[in-house]
Amino acid sequence: MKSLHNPSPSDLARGGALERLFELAVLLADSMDQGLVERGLTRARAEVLWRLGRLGPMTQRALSEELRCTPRNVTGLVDALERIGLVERRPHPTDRRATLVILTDNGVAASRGMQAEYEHAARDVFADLGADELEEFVAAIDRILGRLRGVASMTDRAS
Amino acid sequence: MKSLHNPSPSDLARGGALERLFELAVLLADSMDQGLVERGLTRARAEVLWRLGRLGPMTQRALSEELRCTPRNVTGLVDALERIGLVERRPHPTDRRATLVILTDNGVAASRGMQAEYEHAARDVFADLGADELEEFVAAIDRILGRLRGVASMTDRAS
DNA sequence: TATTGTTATACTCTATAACTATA
DNA sequence: TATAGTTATAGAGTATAACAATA
Repeated sequence: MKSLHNPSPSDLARGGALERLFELAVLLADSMDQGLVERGLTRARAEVLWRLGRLGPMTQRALSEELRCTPRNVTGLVDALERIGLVERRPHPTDRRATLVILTDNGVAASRGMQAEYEHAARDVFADLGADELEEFVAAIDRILGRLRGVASMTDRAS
Repeated sequence: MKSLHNPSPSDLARGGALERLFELAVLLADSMDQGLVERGLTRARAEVLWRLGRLGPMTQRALSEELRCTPRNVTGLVDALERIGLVERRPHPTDRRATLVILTDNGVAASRGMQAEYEHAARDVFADLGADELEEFVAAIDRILGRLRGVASMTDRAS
């Protein structure tokens, strides 16, 4: 029920900080999911709309790289979004093997709605922080990100 | 491809901050998952071990409340952990309907290993932040958490 | 009657492998 | 030969509903 070694005060502070970071991640994810459910979307499907809205029409191959999932997985996600009328499949103009995925009018609307919600959420989440605090917060995150990306690139060379 | 309204500089800063927060969440989750896969665990199953290690033996009912999932879901997770020998089911001493889930010796070892990894990760993630920076970082997160918890409790009353 | 955990069923996300059509 | 996307199959997580044993 208790670690054998004696954690230093700074270890404790870091443990508490990591715990908070996880709780924050959970709360953010929950609040995002809630918005998605109301639109009849799942996280994975919303990701597809998000990329298409930001990057424009793409082949499924490109989507699978964007989403870091298998082509088979993309097939299923596009199937689902096509069924509810948010995307369409179009033949690729020059490569007859490939399929272009594009947003329908409804898909564009959904994508814009998500963008607006995102901006609203950003205002909301950081509403209690002043400009200085926000700046310091971002600086701290950037340092953490730099370190984590470094660690990832050392171990992820199995990709 | 571009929002219609003109976001203010602070909106931009907040959007960037939120984006970083998501990236951080993804990197943290990935790095945690990596450790789990090496132990033959999934996130959901590791959650079970984590709670049992922290809170001690529990009924499946209690687990389902801890994990915020259905009792049926707990059945599956406990089945899987029992199959690989990390937990055991024991009759509840006084309530013959209930089942106590306890860690086996291997389960205790796995749980301790996760705890150690967690502490190591915490040291690692915040290694580049000084004590002051860490303190400010935690203060900022706490304010965000306070706000998010408030929002959640306003809308989550459907639970 | 209410509660605990199960069986039955279903949906989503994800993956690998084999295959077709095309490059 | 290599690539794009599909079918086939499988496993994990999650959910609801119906049910048995017990409280």
